[in-house]
Amino acid sequence: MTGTGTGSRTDVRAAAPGDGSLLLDDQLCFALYAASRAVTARYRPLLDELGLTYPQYLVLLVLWERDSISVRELGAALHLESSTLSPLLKRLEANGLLRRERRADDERSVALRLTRDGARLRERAGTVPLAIGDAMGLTPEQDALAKQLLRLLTANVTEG
Amino acid sequence: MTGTGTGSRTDVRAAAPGDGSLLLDDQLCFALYAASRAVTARYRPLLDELGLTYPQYLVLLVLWERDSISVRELGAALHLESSTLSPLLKRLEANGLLRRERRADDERSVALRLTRDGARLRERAGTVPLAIGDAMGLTPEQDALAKQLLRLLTANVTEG
DNA sequence: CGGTATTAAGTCGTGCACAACTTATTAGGA
DNA sequence: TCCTAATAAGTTGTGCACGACTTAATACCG
Repeated sequence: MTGTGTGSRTDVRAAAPGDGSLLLDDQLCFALYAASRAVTARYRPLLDELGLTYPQYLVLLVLWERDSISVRELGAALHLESSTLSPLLKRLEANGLLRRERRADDERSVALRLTRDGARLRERAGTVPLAIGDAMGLTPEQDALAKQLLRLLTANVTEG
Repeated sequence: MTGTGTGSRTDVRAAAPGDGSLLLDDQLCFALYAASRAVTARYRPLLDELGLTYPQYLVLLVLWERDSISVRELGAALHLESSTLSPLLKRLEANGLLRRERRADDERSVALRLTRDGARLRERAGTVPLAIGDAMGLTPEQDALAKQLLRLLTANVTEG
């Protein structure tokens, strides 16, 4: 009786994606939610040294790539609403990392321009992805696979 | 000159996990952050009908599995602090889904017990995982793989 | 037993995140 | 042209999420 007897069939707690399980640990959504918060927590001490929060860091990643974009374009890149970005951008401006100026050709739009300090922060941030990548501890293949699956998931869930 | 000339080597925007790229779309952390919010957004209309937020739904998933646990145990299951859970649990109590009672044998601890309404909500919630699983659109293999990778990532990032 | 350390829960302040709404500006059609 | 739609950004209210701290109760050690 090594199999603990009855129920070896029902002992299957494997997580079929489409089954109706209400067990927390069967849910991909929870694995996702927990992982996202865990990664953000890992960033926190590093970003504290730069005086940034995690969403602020993401904003700067975008602006370091292409400066002088609008709030709308930034929101499209990060999948965030203006109601989230407006106060966040005000804080970044108050901290002297960027300026917000109405565009002359379209007064509805606000252009975001890095200040010298904002641009310079890029160098200090250079070590952050390495440190995080290290902490994540995934192989290049696992990392690529995870990104691929997450993008597929996001695309599927966003449409319809 | 079909290769757009110079730079065909540097055109490799592939995302090595440990490279120092500061490009937003190379970052696993952003894929994770975006996916987590996208999935939560997909849950929202379904949970609205149950009068729940997503974190509240997660709390109920735990309580439907094992009722009468403490705030501490709940926090361990969800990886959440008491400073997050206390107000959330108050709202669930105000909505009549659970009761909080100090344990007689240890007055520091608070036991969470589902009310009849809280227990009954489980039936109405039964269709939620199916609907979400469907919207996610992953094969069983992809789903299992994603969960596996996310759990590995969480474990790696949480330690040390 | 007494006193200190530990633990459990909760409060407070800050910063997202988003829905619903407002304001201002531009676009486009009758 | 006017005038209605659509668009961009921002405001407001609610609910997380977490660090730092507080309060109360239990554990443990000399």
